[in-house]
Amino acid sequence: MYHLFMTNAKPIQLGKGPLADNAAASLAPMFAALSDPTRLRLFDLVRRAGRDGICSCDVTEPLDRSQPTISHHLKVLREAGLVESRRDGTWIWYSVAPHALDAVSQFIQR
Amino acid sequence: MYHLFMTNAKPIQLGKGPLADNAAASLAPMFAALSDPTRLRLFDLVRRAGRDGICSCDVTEPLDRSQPTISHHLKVLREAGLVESRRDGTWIWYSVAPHALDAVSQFIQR
DNA sequence: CGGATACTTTGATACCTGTCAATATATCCC
DNA sequence: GGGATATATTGACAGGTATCAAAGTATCCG
Repeated sequence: MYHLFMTNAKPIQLGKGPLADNAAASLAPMFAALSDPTRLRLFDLVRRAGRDGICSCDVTEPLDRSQPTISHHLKVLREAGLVESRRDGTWIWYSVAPHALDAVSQFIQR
Repeated sequence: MYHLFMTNAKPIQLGKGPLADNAAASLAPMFAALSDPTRLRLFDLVRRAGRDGICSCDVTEPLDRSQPTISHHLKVLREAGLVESRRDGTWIWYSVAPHALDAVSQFIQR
């Protein structure tokens, strides 16, 4: 029995039967968060940054997107539960949320 | 070194460095194909059907969607390289494409 | 041929999304 | 307080999408 952690939501259980409606509704936003090329690369950069994380200003240049666009994508990743943020003065450090991809991984390898 | 197979495209190689632009562009449509709840459940049903596959008419009822909508979703899954189809008279059988999720899986577990 | 069945395509509608410029907010430091 | 820096939000725009009904295509069978 697996658990699916969503932001501000109870864990959804993935049983053995066909994928339930609510499980699909919880999983889909995670896939959606990774369904944009820019956001995929952004997530990859965050993941590479490890525990410390990375700050928004470090990625606008390599991803060739405006600051508001990066901010938007980080928000999508955060609301999907894939990354988390920590303020440090004027900077905000983003890092991969613990067990972020567990649910996705478990669905993939059913 | 991993390979990413796209429909009608050369395999893209996922190296060790930051996710390249073309790799992201190849991966994103796979995530996009799984980013809709109905399509996630549809893919799950196809996967459960195993080698023989499943026919479109078998899923309209459990997914509670019209037949054209199911047809549309199957097309999206097929064009993402996740499922393949085989005609048998008036029926068309859908099954999971071999190594369909390999690229996604490898990205997830980098 | 012609009816029946399975599926696809088209057209319409309502909604969502990636992007940027402009503006707003938050924090630090002097 | 006020300037500087980092990030977020707003507004606008072009394009994409999930859905259905209606119409079109393909295949079988008599």
